[in-house]
Amino acid sequence: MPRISKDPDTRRRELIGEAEKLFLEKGYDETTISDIVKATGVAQGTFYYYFKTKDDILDAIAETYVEDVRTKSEEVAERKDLNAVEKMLTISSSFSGLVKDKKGIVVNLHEDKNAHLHVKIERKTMSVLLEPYAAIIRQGIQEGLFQTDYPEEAVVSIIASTSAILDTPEEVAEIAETGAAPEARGRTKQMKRSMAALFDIIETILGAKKGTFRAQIEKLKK
Amino acid sequence: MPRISKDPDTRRRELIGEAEKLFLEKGYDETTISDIVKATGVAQGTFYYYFKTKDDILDAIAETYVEDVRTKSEEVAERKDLNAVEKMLTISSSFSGLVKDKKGIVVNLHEDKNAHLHVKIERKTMSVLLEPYAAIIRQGIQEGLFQTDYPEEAVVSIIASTSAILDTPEEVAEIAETGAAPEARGRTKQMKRSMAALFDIIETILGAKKGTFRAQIEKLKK
Amino acid sequence: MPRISKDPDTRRRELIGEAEKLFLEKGYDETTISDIVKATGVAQGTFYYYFKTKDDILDAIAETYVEDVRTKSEEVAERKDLNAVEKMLTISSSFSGLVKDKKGIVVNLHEDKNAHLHVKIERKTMSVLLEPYAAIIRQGIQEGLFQTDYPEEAVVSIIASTSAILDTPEEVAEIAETGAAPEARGRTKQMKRSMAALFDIIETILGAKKGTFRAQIEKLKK
Amino acid sequence: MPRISKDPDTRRRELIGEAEKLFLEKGYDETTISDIVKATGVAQGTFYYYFKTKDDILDAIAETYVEDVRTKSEEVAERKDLNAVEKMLTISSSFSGLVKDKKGIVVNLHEDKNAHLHVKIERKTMSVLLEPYAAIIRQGIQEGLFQTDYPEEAVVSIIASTSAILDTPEEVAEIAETGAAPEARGRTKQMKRSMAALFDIIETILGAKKGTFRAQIEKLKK
DNA sequence: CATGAATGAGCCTTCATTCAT
DNA sequence: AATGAATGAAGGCTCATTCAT
Repeated sequence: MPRISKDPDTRRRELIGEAEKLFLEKGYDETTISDIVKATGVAQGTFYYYFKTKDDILDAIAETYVEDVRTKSEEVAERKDLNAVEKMLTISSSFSGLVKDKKGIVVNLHEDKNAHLHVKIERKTMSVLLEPYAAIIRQGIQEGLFQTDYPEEAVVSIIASTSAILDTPEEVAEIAETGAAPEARGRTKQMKRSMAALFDIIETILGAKKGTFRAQIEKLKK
Repeated sequence: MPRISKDPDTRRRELIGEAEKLFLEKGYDETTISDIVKATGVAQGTFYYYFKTKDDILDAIAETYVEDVRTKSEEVAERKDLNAVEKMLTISSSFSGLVKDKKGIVVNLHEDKNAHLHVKIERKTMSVLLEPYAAIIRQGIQEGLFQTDYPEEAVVSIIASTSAILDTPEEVAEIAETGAAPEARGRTKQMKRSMAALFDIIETILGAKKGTFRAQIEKLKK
Repeated sequence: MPRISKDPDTRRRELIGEAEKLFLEKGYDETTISDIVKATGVAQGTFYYYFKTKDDILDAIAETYVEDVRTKSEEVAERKDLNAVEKMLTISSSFSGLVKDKKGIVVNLHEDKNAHLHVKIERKTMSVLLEPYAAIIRQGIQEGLFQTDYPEEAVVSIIASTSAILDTPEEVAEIAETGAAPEARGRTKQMKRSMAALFDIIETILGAKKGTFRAQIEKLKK
Repeated sequence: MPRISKDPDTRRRELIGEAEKLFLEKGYDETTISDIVKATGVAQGTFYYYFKTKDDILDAIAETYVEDVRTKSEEVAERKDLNAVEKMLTISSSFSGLVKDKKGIVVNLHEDKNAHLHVKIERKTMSVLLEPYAAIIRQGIQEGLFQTDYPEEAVVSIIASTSAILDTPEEVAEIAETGAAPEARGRTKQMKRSMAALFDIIETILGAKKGTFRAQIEKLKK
């Protein structure tokens, strides 16, 4: 086989990219180093030139996710032209794009097989988002938009709630639907209801006026 | 080795019990079937007489957790002598006991090695708690204690927030602390702050009057 | 479970019957004792009341096949009203029925997975058929129909040839076809050609006049 | 253990060689991968670097047999200096050497334990021999030595008969002997009789003059 | 930087067989 | 005659990791 040398950084990224794809497709345990090197087109040993262990590359992947999140959220947090509500919406909209578009893979971190990656990302994300987000909330308080004594915990609560409400597996969703008003039933309606509920809860947690976020969203759409 | 026959149900429970201990101590991947059967004092093959695969027993364990949760929460939900706030506190206090005391193991489902078990339990728990909890919230609304348009989502949000705030890994806690008032620093103080924050957030989500839960807790202590 | 006692012979036959089915379907190695007892509806231990080992029941099955063969062939060999050619045809026609109808299963002893059973049956069959068949050939010689110095070996050769030519796996058949006259091509034609060839060869081995068997077959059809 | 890298082809052949020996000695089922790697002096994993499964190496072994057979028979078939009878004898003599001398092992493919290997080889061999052998027979027909309408089936019949007559298990041989002339009894005599019978049958099948083969053998011995 | 053959510990799993009831 | 829980040896196979080239 011809020996193809590449810029180390490129190689590294290639490996991370393939590994990420595989981990998401088949799960961490089910993916072998052999799978990764085959997909990347390098020899077995090459992997170990770039990563010390299999777990190492998982960390690296989580890192790339988190890096994106960090960059985007800090960027937004520092802007002077947005109020707190605008900042929060800007950040969250960039996230939903982030996770779904990642290499065209329909990421389902919530499947059992992705527990490993999921947990790792979730934790890192939380630690990265906490500071900029809390800063935004404090900004909101000063702007008179929010009202809470616990900005940090509010962040934790909001992120956890968002993740939990949006990623609710089907069966749970169905139970929730049972208790819902008849006019809100059905798959799409359920989604809408979830979003409405989520915004309501976020507003509540932040002590914001009802409809603050929704109103802002409408504005953004224009 | 002498052959000791037992009631299948007993044997099964023995295996589940030992497996649970080991999974929590060493993690799922690190625990071998051999570990489990040795701890239980049966032959290797006996395991496979009761469970089809290693994953099977994980499900069985998660099931037992969830069964406890279901039983306790439904029990409480049906009581006529408690108001909504009392019910919520009763349930949550029985949980903290449940998880921590489980066979004297300091459960740390949040360690990486327990990702598997963690995810499985979390999901099942959510689906089991949703209904009784939502019923309690509706009761609270009727009693004039709570106020929310989305009882189900409030449940999801509260459970997720509780889990996220209380189980915050150390590094995140430290960052949160940095932003905290100086008088709230330090390990124990941090804990107190977290609890205070959590109750505040829950009250907010439920639209309850500030201090509702704290007041109730003081009452219960007497 | 209710304990159902049965006539030992019946039970035994039930076990043999189910085992035979399973061995032919899935192969000897792939069939477990557990499969057999489940199919028969008895407990694991019951198997060992009737058979000492797994191999034991294989012998028992082969025995039943061979018993049928022996009975039929001896019966025919002793008849006074048939000449040698008629006897041979009568026996072989009863065989083709035997193997194919066995419990409605399309027996394919020639699949890899049946190597075990196949070999066992083939050997037993040969030893059982040798004597009566050789006797028939000697009768044929006296009747002036056949001519050979080696009746026993002729039997062996005929049985082996029959088995080989008729059970020729597809790929071999195709190659043979390539060399065949164009008018004999195609699946059905191939079969006809094979039969014609087989009879020709048998006649040759036995030193019979060309067409002896075919003529007899035509007669039997009436 | 010191790590010894070898040319993959060499390694592969080593493994095949040892596996073959062991399969023939102890049978397929009784031979473990562990046996094979120990005999070859490599690690357990190395086996799986070269073969996907245990069955895989069996195929590989059968392949080597058949390769030898193919090579030899095609070689002979193409020679211009031999007539059909000489070619057939040359091929068959090279076979008997082939099978028996294979690494000094007394091959007994006919033992139960070798059913697997036996069946696999037999089938492959048949498909490989059919063409060159049939060609030789056609040559014989043109040379006026043979006479048959079914050269392909004659090949099948001859190979099957040869295998069946020569490999006749003892008990069958004894029965055959009973019917034999008194002067042909005893182990060695039995062998001679079998050979004589076989040649007689082959000559018959091919429509050759009696003694054609025997005469040729005598010539070759000089 | 890269190769890829080699390692080897160890795992999950199977299943024929036993035996107390 | 029958049950079925229990046994335990053994085996195939995986795969992260290493290392000589």
